[in-house]
This record gives sequence, C-alpha cells and structure tokens, in this order.
Amino acid sequence: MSGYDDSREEGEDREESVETIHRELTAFARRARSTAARMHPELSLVAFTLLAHLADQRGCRATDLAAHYMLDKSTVSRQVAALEKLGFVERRPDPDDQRVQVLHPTPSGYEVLTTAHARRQEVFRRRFADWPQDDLTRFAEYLVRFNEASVAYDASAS
Amino acid sequence: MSGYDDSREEGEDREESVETIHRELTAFARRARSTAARMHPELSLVAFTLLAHLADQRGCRATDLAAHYMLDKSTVSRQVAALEKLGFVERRPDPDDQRVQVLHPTPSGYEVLTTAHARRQEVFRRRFADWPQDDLTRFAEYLVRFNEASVAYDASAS
DNA sequence: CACGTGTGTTGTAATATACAACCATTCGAA
DNA sequence: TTCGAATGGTTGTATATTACAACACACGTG
Repeated sequence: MSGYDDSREEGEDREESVETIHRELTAFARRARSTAARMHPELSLVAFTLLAHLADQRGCRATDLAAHYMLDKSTVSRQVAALEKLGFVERRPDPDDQRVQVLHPTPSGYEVLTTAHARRQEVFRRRFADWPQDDLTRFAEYLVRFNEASVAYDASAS
Repeated sequence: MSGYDDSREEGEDREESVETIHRELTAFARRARSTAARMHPELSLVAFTLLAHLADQRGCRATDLAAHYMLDKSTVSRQVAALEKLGFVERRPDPDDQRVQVLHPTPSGYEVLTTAHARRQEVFRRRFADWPQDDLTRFAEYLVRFNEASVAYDASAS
C-alpha cells in the first residue's frame, strides 16, 4: 500500500476501484427490496419512501412526490390510495386550490416511520459496530459526494 | 473535524453517520434501475446481472443464479429464456448430470457485457474524475466491508 | 365565458415476481 | 436393483408495480 508499484499504471488502480464500487453498489441495490421488507414488512419500499417524504416535508402534494421520485402520477395516486386505506396517510384539502390534496402522514403513519427508523438504527448500529467513527464519517461523506455527482449527471443526461 | 466536540455524545455522531449512510444508499438504490437502463438499454437490471454472473463464473447453473440472487427458480428460468431468445446466453448439457443445463454467455452476450463495462467505466471515470485515488480505494473498501457484513447479517436473519 | 393548463383518478397493458404443480433425472437405501 | 425422495428446470396462475392514455374537475387568463 505504501509507495508505488510501478508494474501497474495509476489508471489500473482507478479502474479496479471503480469496478469494485460499481459492483458493490449494485449488490446493495439488489438487496434493497428484501432489506426494506424486513425493516417495515407492512409497506413496500416505494410506499415507505413516499410516506417518509411526506413526513420529511411536513406534507406535500401527490404531484410533488411524482416529480421528486420520477414516478408517474398514476403510480403515486395508487400508492397513496393504498397508504390511505392502511390508515397511514390522510388527504387534506388545500384552501387555496380545490384541485390539490395535501398529503400528510397520520399519527399511525408517523408511528410506522418511527418504528422503522428505530429498527434500522439498531440493525445498522450492529452492522457498523466494529467500525471506527472516522471510517463511518468518511463513508457517509463519500456516499454523499458520489450521489451529488450522480444527481448532477442524471440531470444533464436526461 | 479535529479534536472532540464535547457538546455531542460519541453516539450522536455515529447515529448521524449511520442515518446518512442509509439515506444515501437508499437514494442510490432508487436510481439504480434507471441508471442501469441507460447503461445497457437492451437488458433489464436483473437480466444484465445474471448475464454478468455467468461471465464471472465462466458458466453456471440456473439454480446457482437463483440461490445467489435470492430469486425463485421460475424467475430465473424466464429471465434465462429471454436472454437465450436475445442470443446472449446458450445452454450446454452437463455431461455428468442430464438434469443440468450449464449456462454460458454467447459471444454476443460477452459483447454486450464488454460494451456495458466500457460505458460504465467511462461514466464512473468522469463521475470520479476529481476523486483522489486514496479516496476511491477507501470508498471501494468500505462498500466491500459493508456488504460483507450485510450478507452475513442476511444469512443469520433468514 | 371559453379555452388551455394543472391535479388527480381510473382503464388498460406490460413486466416482474413468487408459489405451486409438474416432468425428468439422479441418488440413496431397503 | 428397484422405488421413493431429492434436485433441476418449466409452465400455469396470481399478484404487484409501473407507465401511458383518457378522463373529470378546478384554476386562470384572454
């Protein structure tokens, strides 16, 4: 690790790292759904994400959800309908615009989020138990940096 | 960054890092499909992953794919059928066991992988252009470590 | 007012997936 | 050696997720 192995080009190291990063991120993405299912069995990953966004934003419109997650409005409509049926979301009229429904998590919806958050923290806490804080901090920082670059790229590509 | 801010518990830093890591990984997973679609428009993420695994393993059985990716054998069967129809996979009999089909990428399948690999390298290369090699190496290492822990956890949980 | 735009729902179709039933082959034990 | 259990794979069926299109209703501006 120290010094420079001149039997390798610098670019080979980069390529190998990039390859590993891609492989591991993809592996994670593949597991995301089943992981999510364990974390909050009552909700699909999408439904959960939408609900979490509502909590994050202190309520928002279906259109906003669709735009933010690049989903069709019909998809959001049905997901929200399901969430409402489960009692996790309520629709409030927008006094300024009768077309709009402002979506909010219900108390029961907040409870689901809180429970999932606790469970997630617990699982991740165990999983990261032997990681020094420095590594955790750096890992988080790398991910943020990577995603910022990706979002910028996605925006320019579409 | 230097020193220790004693207005915060050590655990708060950890929790915040863990939260960030989870959020960013989830954000990545959400984008994975559309990213994959850009990288290899002719194949779904699953189909591509299976094909890549075949190349990785120099051929393997459908059952191995199912086990490795936690998919039902019927799902794999149909995905493989689609890949075969596209001419990216061929089935070879196993001389030792007539039940088994050993799956291999065809030349055309390898070509798809090579092209996708090149495109991916290019995109990631640009995305990581301003990352020092040290950070790349560490990022890759973190992801590997994280996924190893996750796989171990998944195994123990199921 | 009328028309174009924005918000949301419903009909329809495509796709992905799991589960179950099934067939062919293999393996092991009586 | 023969039969039953296990293994590898396919197909039928059901469900879920998603997008696109058509629609209904509300808003705002000419």
